[in-house]
Amino acid sequence: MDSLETDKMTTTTTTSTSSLDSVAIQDSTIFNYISNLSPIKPVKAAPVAPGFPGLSSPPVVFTSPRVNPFRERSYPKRLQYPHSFSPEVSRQDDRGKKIATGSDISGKSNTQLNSGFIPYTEKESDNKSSVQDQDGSSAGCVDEYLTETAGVEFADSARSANLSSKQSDDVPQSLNGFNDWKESISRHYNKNNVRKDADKPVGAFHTILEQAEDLQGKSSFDDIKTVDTNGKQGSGEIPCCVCPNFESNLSTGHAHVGQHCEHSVAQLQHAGGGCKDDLDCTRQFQPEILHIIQEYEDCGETTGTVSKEPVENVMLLDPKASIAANSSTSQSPHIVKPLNNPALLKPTDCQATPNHKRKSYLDSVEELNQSNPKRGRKKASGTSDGDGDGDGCKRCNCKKTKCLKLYCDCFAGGIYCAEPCACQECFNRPEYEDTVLETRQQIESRNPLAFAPKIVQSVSKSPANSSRERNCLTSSSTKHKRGCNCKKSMCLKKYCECYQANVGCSDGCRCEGCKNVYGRKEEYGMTKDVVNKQSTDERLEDAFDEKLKMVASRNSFFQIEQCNPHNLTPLTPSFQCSDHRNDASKSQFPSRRYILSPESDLASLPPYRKSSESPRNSNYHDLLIQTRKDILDVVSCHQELDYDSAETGGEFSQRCDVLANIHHLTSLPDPPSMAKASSMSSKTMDWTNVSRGQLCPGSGHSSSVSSLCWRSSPITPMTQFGGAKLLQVLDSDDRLYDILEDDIPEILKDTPTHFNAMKGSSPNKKRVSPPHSCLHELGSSSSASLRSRQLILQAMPPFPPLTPCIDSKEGTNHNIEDSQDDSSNM
DNA sequence: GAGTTTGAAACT
DNA sequence: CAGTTTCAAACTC
Repeated sequence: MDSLETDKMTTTTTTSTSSLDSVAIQDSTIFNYISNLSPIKPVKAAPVAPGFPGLSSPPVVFTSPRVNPFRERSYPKRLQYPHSFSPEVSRQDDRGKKIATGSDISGKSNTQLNSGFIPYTEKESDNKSSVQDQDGSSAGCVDEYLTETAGVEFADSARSANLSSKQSDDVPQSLNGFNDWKESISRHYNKNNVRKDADKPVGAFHTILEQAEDLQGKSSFDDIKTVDTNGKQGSGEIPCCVCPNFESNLSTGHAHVGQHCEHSVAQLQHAGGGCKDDLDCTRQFQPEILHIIQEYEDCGETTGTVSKEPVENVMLLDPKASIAANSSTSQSPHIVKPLNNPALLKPTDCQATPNHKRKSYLDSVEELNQSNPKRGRKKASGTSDGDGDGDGCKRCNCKKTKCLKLYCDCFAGGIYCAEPCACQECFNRPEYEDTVLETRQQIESRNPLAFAPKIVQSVSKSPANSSRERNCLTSSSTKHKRGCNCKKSMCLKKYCECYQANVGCSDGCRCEGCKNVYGRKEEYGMTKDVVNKQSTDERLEDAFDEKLKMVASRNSFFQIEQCNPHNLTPLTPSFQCSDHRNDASKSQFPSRRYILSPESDLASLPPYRKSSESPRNSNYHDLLIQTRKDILDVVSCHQELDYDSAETGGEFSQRCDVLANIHHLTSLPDPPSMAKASSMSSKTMDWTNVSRGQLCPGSGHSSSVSSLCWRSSPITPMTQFGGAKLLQVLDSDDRLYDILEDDIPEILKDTPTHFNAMKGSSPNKKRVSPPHSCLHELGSSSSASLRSRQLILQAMPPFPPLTPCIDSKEGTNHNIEDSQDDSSNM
């Protein structure tokens, strides 16, 4: 382990170029911890789902960075890490080991982080090479991808990790329970070690624990434990079943610290479920651990409240998660758990079986990426989770491709076919590892990104103009990397990869008659155009007006669609969850979303509602409601406008806009009378303030973004923003309330002007400069966009979101700045 | 469960 | 790069 650690460390240090700043991060205990963790995941290897041996662990598989949240939904989030999955790489490793701890990978900070989690390659590497570099394995592919999305994330995550760790220092909480927890885990593994490999994983796990111990001083796991959803404290055993959960958690969790903490804990405690795959569990567990640690730290910072709250209160921020969860989510719209993991809902499903493997495999990619729609299909298709196997993962049914082509979801997902598969003449099996690897290489040689997640979280590219967008860090938008080519399904069926991934169509799509509920291509384009035109406020206003008109003309459904599905769905959980999976098309339009009037939305919004309930004041609640309505209207417009503003970050911008609008709205109860804003009631002011604080990263509160996320895209994990605070807000109404109280003051302090500017700018609800103003305030830095990216990245499930909460504290600012620097490098 | 539809992947 | 074919999932009945 030591050697591994050192290797990782060295790699990490050397790798990140931009990382000079990251050096500190690397030094951070968290970073080290992460690096060490990587070995564990690899462990996962195998039991159930045979990953490609060479590629072995799912993580490996996904050399390419997958973002796809959906597919991954069921799968462990780890996969999402931009690792290179390519078997090639693994082989290339001198160390022989597929693994990859990643630390070295391309020297990118990202990879570093990822590596930690991903790499584990089973076979040979298992014991030995835990550390390996992923080299550039997928680097080429990844690079591109990273550039676009992930790259920053990891770097950010690393930073965040540092920050978080630092912050953790601040946190008073102690890890007293950590030892117990650790012990329990160890016991679990010892007990359950069924596998040969178990030793390795266990060892890795121990290492992690050891490292984690180092962190104890900084944060406490104990609290985390206690967090258990059920209120139980974990036996300490690591639930095999948890794995799937982890995925979900990861995907969603990052963003939602609160959630995450709870979740992770719960999962950990979950114990048992009889997972056969200890390794898998460990793998999944690692990330979780990291998350937990970070989140926990974050939570501690933000407030202990998060952990305490029941998971159910938490809302899904991560769209992917939501997607994954959809099936489950339907049950409880606002509840995170269900959303996150179907598996959670159905523990039995999680079994070690192949599905299980798959999940882990895909997960990595996933959450963020929702990954390949295709891959997602399987899962999606079934009852979400419970597909035939009960894993929730569907199996392939290939008959002619021998499961060696991308037609095969299993293969495409980087996992071996399993029993559940009905494939014929399948070569996608451990026995044919060589063949699989070769095939993979061939495919990758043709298309380096072939195994990369198809769905990418794009951050707003927005040029300087959209400083606001940049600042808005808040949301990232997810889109299909290639775009769909639908001609008959109107992007309303799962034939459409975009739709399948719960992402809107973008410019990259060549679809015809797009009616993607998550975002129409046309709209996307329109939005872009509009944005471009926005050179002047007038223009913006005009466009906005048009949008409003258009929206008005549209039926309520449509409006809601746009707002909710993609980006806005504030209420998200319910919406997103909505049955999208099962019948996305159906559920979406139907009653819930579309029918919902803004008001209904309001109702759906837990936070708000509760807020009303909250002690503060009913008036406040009312204001919120009104605001929400207005916001909804505005949002729809904004979405359109912003939607495209940034390729990658279109949604981002949207959210930003939304935020701006929100501010607006909040500030001005009456949208129409935005001008009246000045007359805002103190209550509204509070709300506004809150939103501000949350919204404005620049303010030093990453959380600010989260608030936006909240409403916005299910897709992106709000986590980005960070904030535990946000989470809290989202999660429980009460919390929201709390947050407001707690956070507002600081936020206000930090970001006073924003809203004001907005107000002035947009008298008619039209979003004008508000966003910009926000941006300015938020990030004076030009790197606002970068920031947004970082935030987004952080939010990404794959990596434990170290940042968000951190931001809340001063550290955030630093993070942001650092991120900016990094981004600049990028 | 069989057959059809669909669009991505693969091929030319 | 475009057009065609192949393929397996998604969908329908």
